[in-house]
Formats: sequence, structure tokens, C-alpha cells
Amino acid sequence: MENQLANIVRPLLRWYAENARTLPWRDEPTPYRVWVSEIMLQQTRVEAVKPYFERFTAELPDIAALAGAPEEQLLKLWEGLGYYSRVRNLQKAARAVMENFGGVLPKTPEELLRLPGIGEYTAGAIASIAYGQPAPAVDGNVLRVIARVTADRSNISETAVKREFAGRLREIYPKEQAGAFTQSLMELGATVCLPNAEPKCGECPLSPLCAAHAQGTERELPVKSAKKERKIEERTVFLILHDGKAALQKRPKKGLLAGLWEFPNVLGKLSPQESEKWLKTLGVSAEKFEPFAPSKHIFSHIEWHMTNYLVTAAAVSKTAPFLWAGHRELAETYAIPAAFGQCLASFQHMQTP
DNA sequence: AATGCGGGGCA
DNA sequence: TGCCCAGCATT
Repeated sequence: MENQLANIVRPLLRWYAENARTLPWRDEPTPYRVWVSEIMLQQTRVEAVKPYFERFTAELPDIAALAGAPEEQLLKLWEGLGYYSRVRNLQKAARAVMENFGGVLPKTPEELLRLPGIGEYTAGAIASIAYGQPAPAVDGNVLRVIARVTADRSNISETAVKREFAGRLREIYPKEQAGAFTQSLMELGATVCLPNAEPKCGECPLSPLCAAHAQGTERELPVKSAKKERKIEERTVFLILHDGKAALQKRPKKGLLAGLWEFPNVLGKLSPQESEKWLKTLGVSAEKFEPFAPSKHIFSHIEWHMTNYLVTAAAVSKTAPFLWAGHRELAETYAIPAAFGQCLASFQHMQTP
């Protein structure tokens, strides 16, 4: 049987030629810039990525610069963007490209797939957008568009379904306009064939051949499995001041917010008494000690409920496991996750002595 | 196949 | 408030 999807190629390409947004990585789509943009765009909206992309590529304009960058600089450039393993893997991959490919990003999906941080989607995206190869790139947008156009009630959370969609797309990829086709599918999903909100079928170039639109089932598609519930974690966080500087500590190399800097904190909701005791064990004797506004931060899988204390340290043991950072270092050098925004803002609003 | 991993915008 | 976002690595 003929592939029903063949009919979407021409209208989609025509629509894209007229409706493509102007985006920073589309101006000069070198393999490096396409690669960086695709990593930043993983599970992240275009609007959030734009300023990060500009700054990142200005400071690290090529693969060699990325390969040689200090970790602290990398994390600072990624600060607030989330999923920090992306930038570590990006650099690992850059080093591998310098070592094994003479500094040139490989062209085939198979070679790209072997680089850290590049999976099925990103390999296809780079191969098609940067190198014009007819490789499908199936992200959340594409799954939604295809599920609706074909009125497919398969569960798109399943790997097998993603592969099935990729297979159907591979058969119809236009060889001369692979990059435009990849982007047209995602662009349609991002701007017209919307999730949650009402899809703008009136503006859609595919509505005449969309099976879901014909049935009126756009809002029911795509089908995906339910998400796991978040667990709540109580934490107590300390903004410890000494000589006009704030105490920071580095998070472990693995796990949540790996390698970023944080204000000292501990699991549980500690009372003022328990807090002073806990600080003593770290070599901090508090001169002034006052609670300030509690805060909340929601990760995808955990929710932190934070009790915050402002501590002015009278004396600090040399063995205290902290780094002392002034306003300038906090702004320019150390990457602090958004979860600590409350503490960070309190410190930044203080007068420098 | 399931789980861990950020952060923000929007209905 | 819940959902989703140009997903990947690990188990």
C-alpha cells in the first residue's frame, strides 16, 4: 500500500518557505551551530534557547573552542537552561570530534549517534539540516503532527511507535530539501498543530488531508502514557555571610544539578535550634540568625519546599567545606541553579560593604 | 521499558 | 495547577 504521508511533503514545504520563523541558528546553519542549537533545544522551547545560543556561540565559536573550554565557563553559559548533562556531553563529543574526525562533525546518522548527547532525533536533525541528508528527525512536534494527520491512536510514548513513524517518514523524505522538510514538520507542530491549546487548523496547510481534522479528533491526539507523580522534598537552605561574601558548595559530579554550585543546604525542615547545631558541625558559629521567605522549586520529578535562613557568621572554621563568593563572582563565575533563586536574589540585593 | 534529569510558559 | 517542550543516558 502506498504511503499516505507522501501527500504532505509538497504543501508542507511550500508553507514552510513562506512561514519559517527567523531564528538565530537559521542565519548561518553551519554544522557546529546546528549541533549546538539542537542540543539546547532538547526538551526546551525556542524562546528560552535564543539568548543562550547567541551567548554560547559568541564565546565558543567553533568545535575547537568548545573542546578547550573550562568546565566552569561551560556551566555558566548553560546556567538556568537545565538538563546540565547536555553541556558536559556536548564538550565530550567536541573532544571526540577533534580526536577522531579531525575537528569536523561527521555527516551520517550512524556516526553522529555514537557521540555523547546525540540520540535518534538529534542525529537525524543534524544530518538533514546541516548536511542535507534525507534522515528523519522525530521529536515531540513530529509525533503530534503525524499522529493527527494519520489519526493514529498508537501510544507515542513507546519506542516502537517512534521508530514506526520514523520509518514511514524515511520513505517520503524529499532528497533535495531534507533540511527544510525536517524543519517544516517541527515548525508546523510548534506554531500551528499545537498541543494543549486549540490547534490552528484554519491556518494549517495539511488540514485538507488531516484524518484527525476530518474526524474532529485533533484534541484527543496524540495518545501518550500518563506521567509519574512528583515527590515532595523538604530542604533547609542557608545564606551564610562572612566578610561580605556568601558561602557556596559544589554539588556532586553525578545526579541532580551535577557540578553546579549551591548555597549550603540539608534535607529536612530544620528548626532554628537544629539549624544552629547543624552549622556548628560545619564550623560556622552564627552571630545573627533569621529565617526569611520560604520558597518552592519544581523540577520535573521532584518538588523542593525550602526553608531559608540568613546567617551572619561570627567565626568560620578554616575546615568549613565552603567557597566564599562575592557579588561579582556569583554574577560572573559560578553557575547557580534556579532552585536557589530566592537565596541568590537576597544576597544580590544586599549592599556591598 | 522505566526512570532520572531543569526550567519556564501557558491554558 | 498540570502539561509540554526540536530527548538522552542509564538501568
